[in-house]
Amino acid sequence: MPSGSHVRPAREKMRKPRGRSTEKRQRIINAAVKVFAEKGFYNAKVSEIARESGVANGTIYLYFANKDDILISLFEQEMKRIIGRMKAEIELEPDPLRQIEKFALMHLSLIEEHKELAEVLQVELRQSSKFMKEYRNRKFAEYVNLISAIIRHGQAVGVVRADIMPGIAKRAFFGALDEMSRFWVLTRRKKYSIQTAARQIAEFFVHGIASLPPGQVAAPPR
Amino acid sequence: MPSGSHVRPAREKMRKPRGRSTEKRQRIINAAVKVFAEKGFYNAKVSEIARESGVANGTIYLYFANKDDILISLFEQEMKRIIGRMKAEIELEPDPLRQIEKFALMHLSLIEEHKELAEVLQVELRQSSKFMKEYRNRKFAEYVNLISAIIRHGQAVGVVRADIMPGIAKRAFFGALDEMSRFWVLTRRKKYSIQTAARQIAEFFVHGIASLPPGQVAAPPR
Amino acid sequence: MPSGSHVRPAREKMRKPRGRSTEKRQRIINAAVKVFAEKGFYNAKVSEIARESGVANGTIYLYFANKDDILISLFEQEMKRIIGRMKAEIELEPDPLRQIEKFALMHLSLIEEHKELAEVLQVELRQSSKFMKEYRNRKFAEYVNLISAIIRHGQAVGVVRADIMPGIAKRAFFGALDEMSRFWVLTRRKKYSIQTAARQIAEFFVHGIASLPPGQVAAPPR
Amino acid sequence: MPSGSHVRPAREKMRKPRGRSTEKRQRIINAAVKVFAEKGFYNAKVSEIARESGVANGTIYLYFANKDDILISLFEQEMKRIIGRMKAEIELEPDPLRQIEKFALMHLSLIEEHKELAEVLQVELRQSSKFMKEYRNRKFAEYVNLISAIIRHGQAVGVVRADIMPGIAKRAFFGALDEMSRFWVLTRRKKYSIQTAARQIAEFFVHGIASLPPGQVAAPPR
DNA sequence: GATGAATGAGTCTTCATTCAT
DNA sequence: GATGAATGAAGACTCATTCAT
Repeated sequence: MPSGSHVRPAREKMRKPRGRSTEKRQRIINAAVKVFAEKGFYNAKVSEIARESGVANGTIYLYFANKDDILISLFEQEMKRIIGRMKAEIELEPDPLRQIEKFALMHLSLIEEHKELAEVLQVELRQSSKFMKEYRNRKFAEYVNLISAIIRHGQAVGVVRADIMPGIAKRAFFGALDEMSRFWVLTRRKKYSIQTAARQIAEFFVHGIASLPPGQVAAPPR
Repeated sequence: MPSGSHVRPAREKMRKPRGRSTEKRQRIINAAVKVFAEKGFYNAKVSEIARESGVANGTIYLYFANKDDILISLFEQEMKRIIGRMKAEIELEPDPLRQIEKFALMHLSLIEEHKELAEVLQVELRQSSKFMKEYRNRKFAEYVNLISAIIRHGQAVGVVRADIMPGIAKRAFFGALDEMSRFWVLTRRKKYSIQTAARQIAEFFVHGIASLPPGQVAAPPR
Repeated sequence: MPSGSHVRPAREKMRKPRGRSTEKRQRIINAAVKVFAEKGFYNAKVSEIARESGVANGTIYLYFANKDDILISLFEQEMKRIIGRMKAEIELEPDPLRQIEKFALMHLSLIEEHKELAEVLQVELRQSSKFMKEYRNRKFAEYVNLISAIIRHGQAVGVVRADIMPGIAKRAFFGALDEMSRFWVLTRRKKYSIQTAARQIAEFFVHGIASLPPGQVAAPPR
Repeated sequence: MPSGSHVRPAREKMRKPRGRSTEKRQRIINAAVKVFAEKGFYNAKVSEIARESGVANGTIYLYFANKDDILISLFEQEMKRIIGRMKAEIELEPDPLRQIEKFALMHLSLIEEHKELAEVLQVELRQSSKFMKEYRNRKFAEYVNLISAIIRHGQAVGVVRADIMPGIAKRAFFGALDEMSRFWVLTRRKKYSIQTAARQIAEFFVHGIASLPPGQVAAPPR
């Protein structure tokens, strides 16, 4: 796991607080996002998160089992929120190919709106700890599978080519968006808007997987 | 991050060895790839790299200024090698759209052949040090720009749509491959070959950017 | 030097503890005096100071920025105390020539009473760091200037020859005492008491600078 | 002893070189004086002395048993030279009180002429290692005893008061000169010449110990 | 629940010294 | 004799975590 020690600290040790303490817990998570984004997980000090959230060092350990747990909890909570929003938005749109575009727009918008969180999700979670990697996979899978669900649905209704492998396509599409996000997070000046980027990426992809000739899909009457 | 400050570590301190020492330097780099891949940069101990490469702890510091420098040097050296190979391969193929496919195949093959190195390049270099991030960008840019060069060439000869923005397209394509690589590196059992993955991804992408109707390009007479 | 660079170590890093912690800080200083005296600054280990003061290694860094800072703080604090005592004692004695004798007696008595501290002040602070040297000068200056103040006063009231240069005389006198201290600290068996030494040195010096024939001053009716 | 290790390396290991190698040995000593003066003994690196003297690291160990031995040898050799010169000069002057003045002038002149050496002798040799301290004492004793010899001679011929204790007086005088030297070595701008300083110090001292009324001695017909 | 002073395990790096050439 | 690449012991310092208050 990330933190240097060799023994995974007992997770059960952590008391599960409730009530108004939830607010303090959130303050710590927010601070952690900020500090992790700025310094990176390994160079972030727990004491800095404490200072940033206005609590004492020890208090953090009332809400989280250890430093790793802060990252994991943060990830879990924010991903749940994101997945929820994404699902809701997508369901509003019946056309699978339009859903793809929606996904791209939403994804990049979320990045744009929550730069620090994006940076943490992008960068810090890609650490090598086997534990982290596997953990990330499970949670990310849920998110990325939103894409393959769309694709399968598209195949069912005939707008996506049957020979497309959803498992590959989902990764390709997510990867394209993800790389764009990274660029977006790390670069100051850009030559185009995030909407343009989202639309172009969606367009490539839709062209790439659609059953119909591209013209009919890629240039929607907008 | 690699090291706490934003200042480039004093590299001059390092004696520049030559002659047969190059072999020792390489042994250290190889060991570092292995150890970083297994433990992650932050959890890797210099002493472990030393043991793995069969030299004394101190010897490492005859070849590298510090732990960071091992990672940076490793990155620099291996990327140079990869970029070189990639360029050479691509030049053998005149057709831009075929070059795209070639790129995908090569990229994933390299990943497959050098799993540990791939893991380090994939995961460890994405850590947060501002320095690292920028550094990575500069070097990665060179690699990713191989893609935009192909696209521009494709536009020049008319096989790629003129409205495609190469800056976006290169990232989308690289991101797709990169995400697939990550999956490839981190997952044990896969349902398809890396060639299949490469071909599908290239196909999506080529479909997405090509001027011609997909059929003529996406199903090459193979 | 204390530590390699010429830059003052980041002192802000250190939390400023108060309350009962002052007692712990003092314990560390006392332990440091003992350990530095025994081993010398460079051969003293921080962990030994920690053991000697009954705190954990890390605790030392709650009170001092680094090893250097222990020495500096120790010096600063103890010199302040010594200068205060010396000033107070001297003011009780109106006659400048008697003040000289008093100074000698006090100086050597302090050495005798605080051998370990004396050794640290004598020996360890004379190490070569430019920083240390300059630092030492500033603080020592205050102490040595007590002597030149006496001399100037003596010149003003006519008991010290006007052609005496206080800047030279103060150093000569201090140097004489200092060398005697060194001898005192380093040697086991001595042939005379420290009072005898102090009186003889004061006598030489008073003879050397007094306006009056030596007999009247050097053999006070004691 | 100074260097960190705990075991005194066997001194016999060192081959005693002769012939033209003496010149190389001297080059190393000269370089050591320079480097020790600049960095201090503990912060001086053997490799730097090697570089400065234009030999390989290992070569130093053909001439000296270890780092300590460089300092000791340097000290021994230079002190021998100084003591020799001092003796010769003093013997030219028959009057003991004039010898005192001569000593002061010579001492400070030597300091002035060999600043770096003086700094090493002044500062670096005052380190706490018991070994060093004792060593220094033996060698310094010889030097400082030149002073007590003069005093005893002066007492024998009646120009120095019989109640003066040579053991105290020698230290007082040496200490006075030594402190002045330190000041001289460490300070950039001075308000008086080293000759003035030497003469004043000698004058104080001669006044202080002489049997005759000061006027006759302190103002020699010069 | 909250605090923050205290803890001490853990690791990078330095550099005197060696020894194969 | 001379070299300088290699060694590896040693120690200052950090910081996640604990626990007495």
